[in-house]
Amino acid sequence: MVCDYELAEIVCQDCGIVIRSNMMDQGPEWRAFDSEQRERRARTGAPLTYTIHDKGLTTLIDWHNRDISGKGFEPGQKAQVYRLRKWHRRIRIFDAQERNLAHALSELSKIAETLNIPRNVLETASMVYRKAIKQKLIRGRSIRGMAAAAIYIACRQCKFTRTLEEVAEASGLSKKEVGRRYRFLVKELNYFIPPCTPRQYALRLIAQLAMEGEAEEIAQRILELASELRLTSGRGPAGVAAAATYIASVLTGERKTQREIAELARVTEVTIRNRYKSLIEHLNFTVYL
DNA sequence: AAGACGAAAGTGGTTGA
DNA sequence: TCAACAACTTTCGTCTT
Repeated sequence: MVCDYELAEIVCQDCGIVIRSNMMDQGPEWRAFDSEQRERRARTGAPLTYTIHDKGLTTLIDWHNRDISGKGFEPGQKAQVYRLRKWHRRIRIFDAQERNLAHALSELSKIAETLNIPRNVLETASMVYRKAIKQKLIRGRSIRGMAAAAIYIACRQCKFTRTLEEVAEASGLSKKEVGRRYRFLVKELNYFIPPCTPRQYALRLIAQLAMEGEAEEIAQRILELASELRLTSGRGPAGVAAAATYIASVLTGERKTQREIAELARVTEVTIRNRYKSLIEHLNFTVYL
């Protein structure tokens, strides 16, 4: 029995049967490497009451250099009020960022929950978001959009297969919007995101279809050969993976319909057909029989 | 009757002038 | 900014199991 953290599944290594899927990572929630991190994490834990910030009781130190009776300040007081104002301003910015972060963390965990994303990926997403806040990339953009993008980045970095479409759906945003935010963040934060491989998609598909271990092997082999023959470049990885999975299902005898696979892979049957046509054209399947 | 096939037109995003 | 373009989708009629 093996625990696959990428797919969040427990799989029997002999027969490939999925014993438990969509499980949660039960590892420690937060890790803190120094006191500063511990402090920050402690403050951001637990149920977030981001809707209650200051309840409208914000204090303002206005810019008139006058006291309550309208008289001007003594020189010493003037300097003091200036300092007060300065610090007040700083604290307010800090507040705003904290509030944004709190809101964002709640969005992040909401999205993560509907996508069954394990803790470590969620943690990565939070780190991405913090970085974005620090670099002032959030201001003027929607928190939810940026949160969705952070989630997607984290998924890609952790090799946890979730499509852009799924992330968009879970966040209630359009694919286009999440994609735009995603590209923006990747560019601004100088991330390198390795492209998604058909292999990752295929692994997930086979797990979702609860197929035998043999099918997984065959699909992997097909994709290996396909990439050697350059049949994968320029093609959508999901389509290639779906085709390989379909072929594997036919070869192992536990046949799945194109529609079934197409639905899970989020491509059409036609795409599966087109891909697998070019696959069987170039590959010699006697190897497996 | 369901699944598979494939032609043809349509779609949305990228690229390059 | 616009048109060409490639990958993919939609639609639909036909063939196969």
